Amino acid sequence: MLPLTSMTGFLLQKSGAILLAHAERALEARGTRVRHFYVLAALNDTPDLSQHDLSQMIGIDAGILGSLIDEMETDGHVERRRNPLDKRRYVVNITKLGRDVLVVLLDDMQKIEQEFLSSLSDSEAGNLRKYLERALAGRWPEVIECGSPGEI
Amino acid sequence: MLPLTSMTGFLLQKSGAILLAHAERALEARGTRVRHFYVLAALNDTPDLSQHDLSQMIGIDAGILGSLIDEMETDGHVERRRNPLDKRRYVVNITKLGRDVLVVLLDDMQKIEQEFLSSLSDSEAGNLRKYLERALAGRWPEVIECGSPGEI
DNA sequence: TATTGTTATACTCTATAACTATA
DNA sequence: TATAGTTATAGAGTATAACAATA
Repeated sequence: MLPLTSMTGFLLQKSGAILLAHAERALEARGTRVRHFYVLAALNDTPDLSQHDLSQMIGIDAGILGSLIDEMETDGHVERRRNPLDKRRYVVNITKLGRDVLVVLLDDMQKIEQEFLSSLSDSEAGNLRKYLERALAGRWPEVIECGSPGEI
Repeated sequence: MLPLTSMTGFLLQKSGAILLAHAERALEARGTRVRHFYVLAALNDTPDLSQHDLSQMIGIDAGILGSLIDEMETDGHVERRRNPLDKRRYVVNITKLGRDVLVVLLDDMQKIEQEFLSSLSDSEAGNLRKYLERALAGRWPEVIECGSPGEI
């Protein structure tokens, strides 16, 4: 029997947990957490997200995301207004200041990632990314209904 | 900039979390959790572990592991006695019944893993495992001092 | 003085459900 | 009736520190 420490599932889970712990430790020095980075990066990729779609995209509970966005709005990193086409929804966007912060956090995150993968060649790291993308396809991120009434 | 959902770190963290969630859901039907599987698998690979070394090997807090081992000893899946060479330490081992349980849980876990990786070929899944092993080398599991007084 | 293991406590996190407003 | 978002709360999970026994 393959030892536990060679089972792909165990390796995947521990890799993810260790990488996250490294990232949290690095971002702690900036007074932020990985979830702030996820929000900024998602909003930078996809404008005009509702909180609901954002919470599904990055996998954070809608309740937690609510207070997170409150905080980030106070800091001026994101802005939100009501969606005129569906007044239940917000339209959340990253601000100029948020983009500046994102540049710094992205640099931190990429350094952490590169350090973690430093024993792999560039092509191997590329393969790893492709494998994970394929394994996750259809499972993540949860489908955002782009034709939903939330679209502006 | 690479979208968040294509960053290897994000993919790794989400893959690990999703796979763990799948596994927890599958094992829930048997009244166990992934941590029980980890303990049984580690003890099956490595006899005569102390609780301290075991907690480092599978990455569970020593306090949590204590009550976990209590429970598993009551169920007859593990047994422990004091290490005669260092009476502070336990010597924990898997029992015959524990091995029977492990066979069942391992089958569950492998099915979950195969399903999760079903979009990869066998050689790709093998590559993925090798990449993760290399990325984790030296980071996990934490070194067990095999020459320590805990050895029998 | 340091380490193993146990226990208790406090803190964090998450999940749930209730609620308002809107569709 | 269903959905977006907010809020409060309970439960689970985790980390910490104190302690006893042993080295």
